[in-house]
Amino acid sequence: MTNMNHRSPTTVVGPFERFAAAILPAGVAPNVRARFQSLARHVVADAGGAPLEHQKQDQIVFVASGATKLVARASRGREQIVAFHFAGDLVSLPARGRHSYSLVALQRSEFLSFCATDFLASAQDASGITNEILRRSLVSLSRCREKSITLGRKTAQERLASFLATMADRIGVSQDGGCVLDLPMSRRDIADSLGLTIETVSRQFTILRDLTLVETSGRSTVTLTDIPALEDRAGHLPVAA
Amino acid sequence: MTNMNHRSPTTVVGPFERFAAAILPAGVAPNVRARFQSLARHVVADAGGAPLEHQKQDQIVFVASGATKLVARASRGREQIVAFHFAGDLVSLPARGRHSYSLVALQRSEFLSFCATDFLASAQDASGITNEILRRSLVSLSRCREKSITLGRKTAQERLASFLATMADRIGVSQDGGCVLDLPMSRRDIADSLGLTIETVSRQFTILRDLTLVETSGRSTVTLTDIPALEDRAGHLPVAA
DNA sequence: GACAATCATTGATCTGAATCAAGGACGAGT
DNA sequence: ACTCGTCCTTGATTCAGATCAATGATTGTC
Repeated sequence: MTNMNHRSPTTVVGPFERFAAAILPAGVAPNVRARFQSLARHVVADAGGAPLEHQKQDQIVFVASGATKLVARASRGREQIVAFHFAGDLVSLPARGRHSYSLVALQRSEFLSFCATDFLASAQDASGITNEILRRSLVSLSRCREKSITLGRKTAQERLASFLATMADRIGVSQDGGCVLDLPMSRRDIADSLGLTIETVSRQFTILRDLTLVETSGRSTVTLTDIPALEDRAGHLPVAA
Repeated sequence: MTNMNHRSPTTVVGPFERFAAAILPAGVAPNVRARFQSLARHVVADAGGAPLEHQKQDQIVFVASGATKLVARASRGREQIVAFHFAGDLVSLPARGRHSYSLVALQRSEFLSFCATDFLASAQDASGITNEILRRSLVSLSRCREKSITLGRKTAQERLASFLATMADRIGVSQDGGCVLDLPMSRRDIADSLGLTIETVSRQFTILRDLTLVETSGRSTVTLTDIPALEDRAGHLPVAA
């Protein structure tokens, strides 16, 4: 259960330490910290691994490292990616209801999984933690609403432009005027997230490339050369008030 | 600001009392209760009224009575209804970002609106309130994810079936084997919620009627005669484990 | 450094829902 | 009960993106 002796140089700081730094308030009581540590289930998954299927109970999952997709399955094998999450994010993984959810690693990732009920009970008397979870949940809700708008009312091109603009915010690296993205997800993942097919995603990439709004190199590197123009194509509202 | 002297018999209990009963823990300190009361902005709107446009700050809105749609606007005047909310629900109304949101009454409704920052600050030291808000936010997130699946991967017929099944859960009244819905929203609202056009929604209603899964009478009353069959058409997973 | 396997791109065709265009039904107000 | 305005339904046509079908690029492996 303890996670101190990893071989990878990226894990000199243990997952729980990263969790504590991100979520627990600075001066949290040692016994509270210990309680969370005892509740945490440490899970490691390689790319494509689905370590966290829908459980019987709601889970709260901290992404200590890596990147993941939250996948929902409807009938007839259709998949919809509901959200992407990256290192430092907290994911609410619901128990199976009308659809079935699983958290799938896009690359080698480490997770800390908590039973939601236990987690919230422990958070209750540790002032500030519930607030932080709520704050993050509202961010997730906000992102999910943006996704609903995208899926409900946007064209294929607007969807891809939205996706790239959003990813630029979340994992983009500024580089001489542009923004470089190293996307951990495949075209299929992008398609499953945008409610499109891989072919359509590919065609829209071609169009954006022809418009010189993006450049691609290899499968995963995308450079956004003109983010304002991209936002415009995304059907977003102009920044002005 | 006070709301004790209403003429309507449905408002003998004031909106704040309903808010307190729904959200505040039973034994909440009087000064905390008073603090929330002073933060609350009481708003009444008739059908179609949009009393709560996106503000400069995030709002938390309690629906004391009535029914509402949370509408997002993208460019070119397209509208997507992000969620419906009914009496007793709590809605998070984000400040304008990439899209602009407003809460629109579907029928005469009463709201209590709070600035999110103030609200959460006041909730922080009143144990239990933040937890309740979080619990409700996670329900909203879960609903929004279900909507994403619907919008991303379902056919028109599955969307309408999903919508009706969901509404049955939320506002349906059981009646000799079936379930009666008195829908406060128009076909246009349903279309804007499902990412379809009114014509398509109407055609799908006709198909479900022909299959004798639903009956309609007037514009707003819908009777669901076979919910399991409807769930099946909705592309939902079978209930079995 | 060639190979294989997967992933991405491009093209041709098809289709579900949008759009365009009338009618018909409900319900509020007189 | 009648009327008007709005909302809903139905039909004909169009179109964006899905599907079907190949070809080309990338990356991990031996």
